[in-house]
Amino acid sequence: MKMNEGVEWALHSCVNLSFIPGETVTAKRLAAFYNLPTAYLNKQLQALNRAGILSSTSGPKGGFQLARRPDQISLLDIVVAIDGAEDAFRCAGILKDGPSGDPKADYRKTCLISQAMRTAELNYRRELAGQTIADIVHQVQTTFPDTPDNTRNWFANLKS
Amino acid sequence: MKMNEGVEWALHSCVNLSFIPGETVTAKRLAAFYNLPTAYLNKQLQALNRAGILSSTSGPKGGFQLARRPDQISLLDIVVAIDGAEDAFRCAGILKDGPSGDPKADYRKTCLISQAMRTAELNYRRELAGQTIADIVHQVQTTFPDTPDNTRNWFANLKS
DNA sequence: GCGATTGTACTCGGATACAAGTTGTCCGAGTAAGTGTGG
DNA sequence: CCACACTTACTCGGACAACTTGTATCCGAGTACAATCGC
Repeated sequence: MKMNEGVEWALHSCVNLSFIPGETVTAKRLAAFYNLPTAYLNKQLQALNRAGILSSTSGPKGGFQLARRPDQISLLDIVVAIDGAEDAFRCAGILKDGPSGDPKADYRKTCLISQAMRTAELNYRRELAGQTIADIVHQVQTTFPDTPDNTRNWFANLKS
Repeated sequence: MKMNEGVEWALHSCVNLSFIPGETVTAKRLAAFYNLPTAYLNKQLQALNRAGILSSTSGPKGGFQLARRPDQISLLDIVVAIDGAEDAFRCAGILKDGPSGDPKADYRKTCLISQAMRTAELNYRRELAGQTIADIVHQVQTTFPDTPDNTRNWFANLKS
């Protein structure tokens, strides 16, 4: 069970974008910030765009920016946008093929093992849904007060 | 983010084995119960054996059986045995490659995003660690009282 | 001099290769029972 | 009749392919700016 690597990139990029509200930043610069492969990060940003988390504009002076307020973007939103909405534990319903299996039954609900795994995973998602990008930004501001200005300056200086 | 399919098989097989305490059951029969590919299920059972959850004996009259009491086997034990102990969200520490990155710092602890993802995942695992095979068996007995006897009979009849 | 137009450089976007991990399969090592043989 | 050794059949165990999925890359569609040409 491993999560797409792009999730981490997307999370960090969204936090960075929230430091520069209103401005559009190209995938190239976002990638340069962490020395990431530009084209691949671009792909993740496209996914965020499709999910309505970012808005993109083409051409010169184009780039990405947050499509909503940071407090309206949960960590789960980003995870789902990049990694998909499917559950990690996919109950294949093997009970169906068992000796007393009923093909019509929905074993995702009756199978007790499936239930246990599902509720655990649901809590996981609930916790991720409860935290927003704004929360992370707030924590960063209190823990590392210099970081917001530093990143702002970095992106501003690279503009040349 | 998807979990190995074998986890489901392993969970169900452990529950089935707990219905037949003291007896050894071959991978072939465990697989036949759900119409699963025998060799592949065998592979999963090997992993459970290495993890100390099952004990295996070779040769005729050989097979697998639970190595511990069902109340000493948590769902997390099985998940870890099959799917590995690595976290789903592996913080690659991309902050290291950032403009003010410190190669010596352990960003798995300082990075706030990593912390948020990690705590959510930790709760997930804690919940899985809190439930044991015995709990599942107990729930099955109260919800589907016939199931234990049915499966016992099935394995007994196939013995011929 | 001013405006429309064309050209250009830069961006995202999706289609396309490459690598890795999961899924599935096969044959060999080891073991316990059954069988035949000699005492 | 009993004990021993051998054969045999059956099991796990790890090594070996096939395939799906994640990773990485490239080139085309579209856009805004800038330079150029005409009036």
